[in-house]
Amino acid sequence: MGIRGDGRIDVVAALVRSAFLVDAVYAESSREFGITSQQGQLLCVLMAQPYGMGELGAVLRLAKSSVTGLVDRTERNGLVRREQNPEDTRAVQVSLTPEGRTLAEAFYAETCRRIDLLPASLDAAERDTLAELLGRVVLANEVPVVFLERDERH
Amino acid sequence: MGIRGDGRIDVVAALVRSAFLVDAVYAESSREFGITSQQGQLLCVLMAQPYGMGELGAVLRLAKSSVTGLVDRTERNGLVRREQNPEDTRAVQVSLTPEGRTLAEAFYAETCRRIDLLPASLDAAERDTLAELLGRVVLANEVPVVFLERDERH
DNA sequence: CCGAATGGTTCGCAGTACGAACCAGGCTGT
DNA sequence: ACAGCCTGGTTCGTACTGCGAACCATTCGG
Repeated sequence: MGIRGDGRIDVVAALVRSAFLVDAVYAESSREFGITSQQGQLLCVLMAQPYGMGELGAVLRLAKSSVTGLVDRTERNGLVRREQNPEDTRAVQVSLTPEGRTLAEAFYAETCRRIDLLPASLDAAERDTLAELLGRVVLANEVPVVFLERDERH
Repeated sequence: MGIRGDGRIDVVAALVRSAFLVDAVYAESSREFGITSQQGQLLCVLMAQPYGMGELGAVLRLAKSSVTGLVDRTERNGLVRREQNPEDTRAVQVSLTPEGRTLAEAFYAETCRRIDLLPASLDAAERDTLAELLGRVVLANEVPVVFLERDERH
């Protein structure tokens, strides 16, 4: 842990600030697609597969009443749909509508493009190293699949 | 850019997921201190120095009416104070109250402690590498000082 | 000294997030 | 069979967030 005397940023501040950066990109990208960050996040999660309300709460780390509201608003925008789960009458499956999938793909692609610009000052090897180290961090901390890798879609 | 076929996470997804992780830590830490993430962020920014409302908007990337509201609520909680700027009657300087500083120090310390735990699976050299690479990313993207380094306080 | 720019506030609105209370459908033990 | 529990979701009330438009006062430039 400890204080670094070498004039370089410490790992904690670097993590917090890069998170701030990513959030800003996410927010700006969402805005340009006419949705909120949260709705954008929901669309990205649903790109992989449909989820029940409870599962969505676990993935997005939201209380269940929050999920109800988010899905309500996104459904009202025509991007998402609640379907009956035939196995369990009370349960619901939330999935993308066709328009939702189209928007999700576009939003995801554009957001990826912009996030990818952030480490533009690193060379290929450094980017690989960053990806590997950060990848291990998120793996060790069991981050839910809130954002797909490029080969995880569909 | 391109798809990675080697089974490891790509840099974009790693950045987004680590941001999600940091946000979650920030939110949980704030909650335990009885404040919101945004108010926690405000306190952390003000730990370094007082700011005018406009400056706060630039640092936090908020519209000015949003800053007014945030400072209102935080002031109502007794953590922050508006002071007249003697040089310019219309301008205002927002600074921490004594209680605000106490809370900010504690919140900052605890949040640092938790963020620091995130890369626990990396060894010292790897953490240094991660800090250096991420540090260059945030530097190149001109992130405002939303979170101090350990030796930047006061 | 007038007009423009600057620094902030107010207002109205939509969205976010939570907990508590609630409800219906499923599950279990007897 | 059915009483009681658990689970999956919704509703409701509340506080906070974030924005743009309109506004107001002060300062600055010509």
